[in-house]
Amino acid sequence: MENQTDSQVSSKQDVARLLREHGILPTQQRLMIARVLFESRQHYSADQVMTSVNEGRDRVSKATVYNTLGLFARNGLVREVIVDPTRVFYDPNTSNHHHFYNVDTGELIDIDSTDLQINDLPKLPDGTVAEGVDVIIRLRSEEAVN
Amino acid sequence: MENQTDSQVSSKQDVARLLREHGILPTQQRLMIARVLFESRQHYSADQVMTSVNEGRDRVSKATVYNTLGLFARNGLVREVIVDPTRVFYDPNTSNHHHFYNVDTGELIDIDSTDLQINDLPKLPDGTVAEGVDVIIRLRSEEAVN
DNA sequence: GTCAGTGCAAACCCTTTGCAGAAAG
DNA sequence: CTTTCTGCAAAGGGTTTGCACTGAC
Repeated sequence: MENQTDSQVSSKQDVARLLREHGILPTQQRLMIARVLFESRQHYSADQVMTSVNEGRDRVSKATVYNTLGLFARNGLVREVIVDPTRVFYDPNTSNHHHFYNVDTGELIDIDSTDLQINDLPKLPDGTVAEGVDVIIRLRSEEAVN
Repeated sequence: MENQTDSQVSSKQDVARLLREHGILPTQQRLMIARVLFESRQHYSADQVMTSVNEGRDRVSKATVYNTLGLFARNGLVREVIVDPTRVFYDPNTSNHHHFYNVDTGELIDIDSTDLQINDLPKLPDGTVAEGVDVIIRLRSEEAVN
């Protein structure tokens, strides 16, 4: 342990602390999954997380990947992005922001909150409270337009 | 035929014309499905369409419901609304508008385009064109908040 | 030692597909 | 008559679950 680079150690510790701050016990598998998400800060489907995590020698099972991503989402560590009926994406960025979704490539890209803001929400239906606002701008690749 | 009420006849004819205008051959099953959508103008999941259509005596198979909804969506007759990873909703309203989605009840409610407008889109990624903008305001029922 | 987490395989559920029979023009 | 559509059942694919084993504290 003492011989690892500082950045590695600090990164692992940061992620462990992050999990604890969200009331999640940092097990080995959860750390591996969290590191994939938080070190690249990209959007991942469960399947992509599974692949990335299992590139190294330590493996995590499919059930654990799904259960862990669900747990992270419930505890506000990541945000679920629903843009495609065939799979859920997980976004390590939980701040207010929106998304481009390229329907040709399946690529999901952040829109900075300063670039697109919803100023005032319309009046909500009675007896309801807003939980979040998702804006998805669906894109096609130019060459792929029929 | 001559003995039906005018409203019935005109409604059936309207729906048939609507299908033809979108390049869709109006078969019996397609008409039944289209009437469910366009006479109530609500949002339906495929399963809800299936149930509504099959309340009468004439039945439509599950495969046909799915194939038909997909066909309607491809031909711009209805709009697919992706708000829930477990099912797709179909919206007979294809004009510019957005949605409230009550995550507790699964209810999907239109937001009139005058009540929420996205004025200027952020700069799109290079080589892409915008295909559509979806805004979803996720709601919880007040009493259901934990 | 106790309780929570993990892995495997099977179950689930929505959706799609292959193919034979039926309907539309 | 030819082509397209429909229905059934089976397959597909992402996700969840049941349960015995493992690991955390």
